[in-house]
Amino acid sequence: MSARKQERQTKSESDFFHNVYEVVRLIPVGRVTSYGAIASYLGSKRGARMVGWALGNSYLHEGVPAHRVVNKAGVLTAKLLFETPTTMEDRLADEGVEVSNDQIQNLDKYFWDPDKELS
DNA sequence: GGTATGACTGTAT
DNA sequence: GATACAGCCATAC
Repeated sequence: MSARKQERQTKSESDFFHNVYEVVRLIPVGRVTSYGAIASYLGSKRGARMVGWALGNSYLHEGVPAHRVVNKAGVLTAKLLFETPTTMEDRLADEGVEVSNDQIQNLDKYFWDPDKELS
């Protein structure tokens, strides 16, 4: 229906950004998710790059635990964007997530799927 | 308005 | 099994 298109136009500001921040904030402590999971939840399965890109700007938005967002392999791809290369894994470790060599251990155990948790 | 880029993901070779 | 390429969506120049 055209209603959907109209709705999107109304929120054409950057609903994708806002949605990303909202979802990331909802990630429970000690849990992590992937860009693809968020993108899929937002309706763009292939929009994972946008999620990462959006989070790249999230450093301007406080309250957005970007350190809880990693790629599907559980690798801390964004650690280099933090204040220090160890900030990301240090924060995750502090939350109880096992991180080793820039990669989350037992990812399946800590993985948080917004599509399932927020359904 | 077209081109380039990006914290990704999946398929193909 | 690992590497290479393409796809996909949105923003910036």
